[in-house]
Parts: sequence; structure tokens; C-alpha cells
Amino acid sequence: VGLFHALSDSTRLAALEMLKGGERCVCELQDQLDVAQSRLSFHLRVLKDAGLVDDRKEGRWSYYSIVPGALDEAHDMVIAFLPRGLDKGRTVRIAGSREQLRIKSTCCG
Amino acid sequence: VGLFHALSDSTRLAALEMLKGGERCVCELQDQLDVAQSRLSFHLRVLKDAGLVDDRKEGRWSYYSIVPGALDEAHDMVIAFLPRGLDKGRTVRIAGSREQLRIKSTCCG
DNA sequence: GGTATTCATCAATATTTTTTGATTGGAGGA
DNA sequence: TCCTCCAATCAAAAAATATTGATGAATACC
Repeated sequence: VGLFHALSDSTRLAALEMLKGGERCVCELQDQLDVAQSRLSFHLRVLKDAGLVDDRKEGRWSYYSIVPGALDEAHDMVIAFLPRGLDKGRTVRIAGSREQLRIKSTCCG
Repeated sequence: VGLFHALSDSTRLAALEMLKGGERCVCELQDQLDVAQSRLSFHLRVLKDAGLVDDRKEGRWSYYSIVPGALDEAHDMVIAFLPRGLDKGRTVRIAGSREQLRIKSTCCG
């Protein structure tokens, strides 16, 4: 949930998009994304709390980069959500037909 | 963004989890997820608006199921966010060393 | 020292999202 | 027809999130 939430904002996605190319300084992200400094800092923190990015300070600058493998979990979940065929014991669509055969006549107990 | 937002809620993920096994009736989701009817209806609508699920009415019942391929886009994005190596023209970590060679001495213009 | 730059954090506000309870509509059964 | 059940929708309240502007810490340069 946290992972997907971190990905559910356009500013954050744009930042990740930039970070795809490698490490970036905050000020560079700020320039390209055209957001207020405080706002960017907030969004970078959300990404960091979600474990998606990491930062490194060097002198006055902070550099952010994508944590390798951080999206593996999200990836696995997305893969898992591909439907795997029908449930038995509910309704069954007869192959080649438009009819429905009701197996149980009530839905819930 | 919309896709990820739809995935960023535990009730919605739990519903999708159930739908992985195939089509489900709303009342069945409601039973298992233990949520108020109106709340479930709201979350199913979010999933539907995101194009993740589809519904089908049959008599008094509504059945929801995962839209095949709806998560392909999310999948592609997640894949795309795997970091692809370093940016040239910024800093470069010398292999096997802990030193940083600064290529440019300022970060932003 | 003094000043400028970079960036995180805070408090206040604004906005969005979620939950709740009530209502409504459609389908079916008696 | 009347009543019940399933589920969507609405309006209002509540909760969570995001944005803004200000402040402060750290660093670098003069």
C-alpha cells in the first residue's frame, strides 16, 4: 500500500522519471520539475520513507537516487494481480454460449 | 498516477486480492472484507474508474472481476523505473575506490 | 566575521479523500 | 401489489494529505 501510495503522485513520478537516469541533486530536480523547494522536499521525503529513493549529502548538495530493487515488491504484486482463471462453485459461462449456468441459487448465505 | 492511486488503499488491494481468483459478487466481497456496504461500493467504484475492474449485473447481484491487461501499464512503469546506470556529466564513483571525482563544480546553474 | 546557497522542517492553511448514514432504484418473491 | 434484498448514490462529517511561507541548520565563499 505504502509503495503504491508513493507512486500515486505526478510530482513524485516525475522525480523518479528523472532519477531513472541516475543520481540527481535536489536543486536540479527543482529546476526541471518547476516546484517550490519545500514541496519537492516533502515529496522526496515521501519517496524516501517508502524506500524508493536514497539520499546522499555532499557539501551543500543532496543527491537522490533510486534504491535498486525497491520496486521489486510492487512488481511482484502487479504480476500477481493478473487474473488466474475462474472461480469454481459460482457461475460458469458455458463455452461458446451466451448462457449462464447458475450453480448456487443464492449469492451470500 | 490514477492507476497507482487506485492501488494505494488496503481495502482496494484486498478486493483485488479476492478478485484474483475470479469474479465475485459484491455481497461476497462485503462479507469477507468486513466493510460497510457503502464503503465497499465506493472503493469498487474507484477501482472501476481506474479501469482495473469491471462489473456485470445479474438479477439482484453485481459481479466484479479484474479487467485482463489493466495492470500492464503499471507493470511497464514499474519495470521502467529500474535504474539504468549513472548519469554522465555529474559525479562518477571510481570503480573499487571510495573517492568521488567531481566533473562539474557547481550543481545548478 | 559576514553573506549567500542548499535544503529540511515546522505550523497554518487548503485541498482531497474517505467514511458514515440515509435514501433510492431495480429485481424478485409472496 | 407489497415487501425484502442487493447495491449505487448522495450529502455531510471526518480524516488524511498536500501546499505554502517562514525559519533554521549546515556548508561554502569572500
